[in-house]
Amino acid sequence: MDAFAALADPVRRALLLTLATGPARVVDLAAAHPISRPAVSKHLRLLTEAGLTAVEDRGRERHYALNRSGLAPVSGLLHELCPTPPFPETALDGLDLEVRRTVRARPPSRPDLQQEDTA
Amino acid sequence: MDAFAALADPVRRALLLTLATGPARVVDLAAAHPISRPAVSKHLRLLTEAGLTAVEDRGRERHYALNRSGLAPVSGLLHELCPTPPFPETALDGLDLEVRRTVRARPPSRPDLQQEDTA
DNA sequence: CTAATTGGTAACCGCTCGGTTACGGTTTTG
DNA sequence: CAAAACCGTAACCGAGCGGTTACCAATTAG
Repeated sequence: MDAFAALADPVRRALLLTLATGPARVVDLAAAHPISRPAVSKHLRLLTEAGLTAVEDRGRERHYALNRSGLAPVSGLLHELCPTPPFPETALDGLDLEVRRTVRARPPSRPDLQQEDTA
Repeated sequence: MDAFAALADPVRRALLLTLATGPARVVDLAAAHPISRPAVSKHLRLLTEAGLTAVEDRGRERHYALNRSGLAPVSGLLHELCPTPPFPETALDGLDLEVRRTVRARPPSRPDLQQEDTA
């Protein structure tokens, strides 16, 4: 199964979004989603076959992790279908870029990421 | 059917790539792909329902066109799964960019696109 | 008017998908 | 060693997909 077919299922997309926050075990993924453990196992097999996840065996546990490089075909299709976004990827050829840092109040550094360590 | 499920089928992806070069009729699309005309018609119905194509009736002909805005959910998922590419979209904040054009041999303008007019 | 072109729909069929339950295998725990 | 935890696989099933052929409506061409 390719990456496109793998992304067609909403459960698999949800699994990938969960894995985007870090690796997880099958049991944890099954607890976080409304399907049985064998169903999760089958989805993970397909996702791995599609190159979207990677596995690491740790004793009796099995850790699945998101493999972002598997999304390349999807990104590729998007670029084929939208060939003229802001710049065509080579718009900076023939330019010399000179970058100077300016001191400025930094926007508060994205506090909306991870760190729920208060729990 | 949503955009993800619509993109899961390779025939539909091929149809979209064809439509990326401009609108087309059902007959033309069926001639350009190895399936029957009713099959193309059904695919186009799904693609339109998914928001990936748009229709325009012109007498007895029906012109289908690519609707790039329907790809937004796909692009959105990619950004959710890859939250930190080269730059996080705000990496240029607080910088001053100074751009100077330099004269340089331009790479030969991508001759590997279309134009098979020799046939 | 008649014929041809264009395109949607209905009916049907084979196959795969996504889910479940049941079972076995391996590794850790007590 | 025995029990529990973790995980994969097999068998099964209902539903939907993707394809075909056959048919009909609408519009254009002669």
